[in-house]
Amino acid sequence: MKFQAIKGVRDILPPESALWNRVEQAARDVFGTFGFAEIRLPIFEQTELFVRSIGADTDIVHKETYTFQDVPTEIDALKKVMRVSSQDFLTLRPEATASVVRAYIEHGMQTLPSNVKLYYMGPMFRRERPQKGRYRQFYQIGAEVLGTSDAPGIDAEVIEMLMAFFDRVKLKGATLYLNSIGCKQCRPVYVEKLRGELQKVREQLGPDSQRRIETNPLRVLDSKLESEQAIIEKLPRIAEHLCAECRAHYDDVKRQLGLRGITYQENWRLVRGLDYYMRTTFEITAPGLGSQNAVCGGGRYDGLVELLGGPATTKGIGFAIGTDRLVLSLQESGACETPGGLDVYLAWFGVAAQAAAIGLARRLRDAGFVVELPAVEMKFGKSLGLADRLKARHALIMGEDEVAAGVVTVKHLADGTQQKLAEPELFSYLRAARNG
RNA sequence: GUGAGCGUAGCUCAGCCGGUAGAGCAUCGGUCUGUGGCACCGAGGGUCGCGGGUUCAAACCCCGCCGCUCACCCCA
Repeated sequence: MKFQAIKGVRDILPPESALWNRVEQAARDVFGTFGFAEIRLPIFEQTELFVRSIGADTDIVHKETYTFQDVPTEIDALKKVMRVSSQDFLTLRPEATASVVRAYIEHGMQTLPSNVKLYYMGPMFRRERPQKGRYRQFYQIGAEVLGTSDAPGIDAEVIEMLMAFFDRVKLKGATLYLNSIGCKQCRPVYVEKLRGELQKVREQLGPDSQRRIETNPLRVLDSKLESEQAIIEKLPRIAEHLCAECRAHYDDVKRQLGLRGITYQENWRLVRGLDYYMRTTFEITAPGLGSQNAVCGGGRYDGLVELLGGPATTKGIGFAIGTDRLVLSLQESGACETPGGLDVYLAWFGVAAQAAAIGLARRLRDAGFVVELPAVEMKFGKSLGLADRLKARHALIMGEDEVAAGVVTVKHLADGTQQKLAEPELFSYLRAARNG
């Protein structure tokens, strides 16, 4: 029996893991400067939370969640025969917005001053067929703003923060797409009009789009089928059907993006797949990702807090970055430098030198240097050979001669030069080398 | 769930028209007992994805299954 990782999940190995850490640290740094604080969330929730928020008819909830009964013992299994409540079902989170909103309500955060700004990062789970940039356990970095205000300035600042983050991690070729999909007053009117128009051209559409006429007409708009493109271009557009409030909100979001110098592309065909979105929606794509080229999706969800039992006056907006895809794009652009590696390899020879080397290694590590200390004695040539293959910058040589003289030999491995130094000089030499 | 392509050493792959498995890189050891990269020599490592069939004989041909990859659906 040979074990392997289950379908759609994977190990993130060094040196790639270093890039992940850099990306996540950049998010903490940038989001922090915008006044966001981290919320750490559970990885599973009551199934009902996701059904209510994301929508029972969406594919995500309908067939892509990992859902299981919370019955750890046989006694519980017997009980379930008599009573199965919806609370007995748990689901591995397919996204985190629902959890953030649940936590917001549960902890009464509406009493906190102003709007609450939170960010999170971690794994999500959807049981889909894996492909490039899509995994069953995938990672998201996201942020949410929850509170009584739905000012367009919030939308614009959230997007500004997002672009600042992508700038920080040096993502190349990011494109921001923007749209407004209206509110629960004006969107249904538009959807019905769209459905009516789609019925007229039904025969010209593929089977997937024909099915969507009933299930979700908006999704026809982002069909990738070449044969449908001309038809879709002639369909009615939501921008022409927004109510006055949504129209004004959308216009002001665009104005405020302009104030922040953010370039974007309006895309009337940009619709979000989750039920809770309304008004502002946006998506960011990046190159090098194959077919799944969105690294971030987000939007406004003003009704969600109320839907989940919170105050009706609470509004919300947020986004989620697909970390796997972001890292993939960074790798494809070749922008990821390999991490530093060893500062020193401490080659020791003889019992007395080992004792001295152990002490020196401790003091070097305390000073922040990356030190490799061989666990067993090796031949001279072997030891230096290992130093070379581990890509150490310096080899420190400690043998009988050095111990007797109270020095260490420092060898710069790139050019082969070496010198004998006492410990204080050694430290200043290494510090200078590290900063140079 | 649907479709296509691919499964041979840790990695990348060769293996012709069927004759019981190879290279490069990597790993370990040696040449080399106070000086690495180089070179040379050697070693370990394989149920040829799994199962069945055809055949005197299957990595190769046929069937089934499993896995991986990419795409569709959907989404980050």
